[in-house]
Amino acid sequence: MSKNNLNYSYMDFLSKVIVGIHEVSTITNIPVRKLRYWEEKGIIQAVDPTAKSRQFNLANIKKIILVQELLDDGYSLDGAARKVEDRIAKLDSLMSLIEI
DNA sequence: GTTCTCACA
DNA sequence: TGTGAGAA
Repeated sequence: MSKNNLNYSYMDFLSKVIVGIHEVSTITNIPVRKLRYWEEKGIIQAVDPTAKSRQFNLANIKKIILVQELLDDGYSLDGAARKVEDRIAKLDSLMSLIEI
């Protein structure tokens, strides 16, 4: 097992803290309508797609904030999404290697 | 309150 | 790429 307790808790935290779409919109300053559009495009995933209203976890909120910054810098939506996926994958990979 | 869908820029 | 609006 390469993950230590601290890193497991961090990933656990990111995936288990769930927030309603309206609160996500308020926090990120991104319209609900746009969040639903991104979900439709597969950039972000609702916790339970079959639920009556959408909820997102903190990992998704990180994505949302990063994607929006890249869009502001002129990236296409797909380009921004790829870059964010890449960064998160690399960071998570590094986190799993760190020994405290 | 939220979602869907269609139209539109 | 993102929004408006009506219906549900």
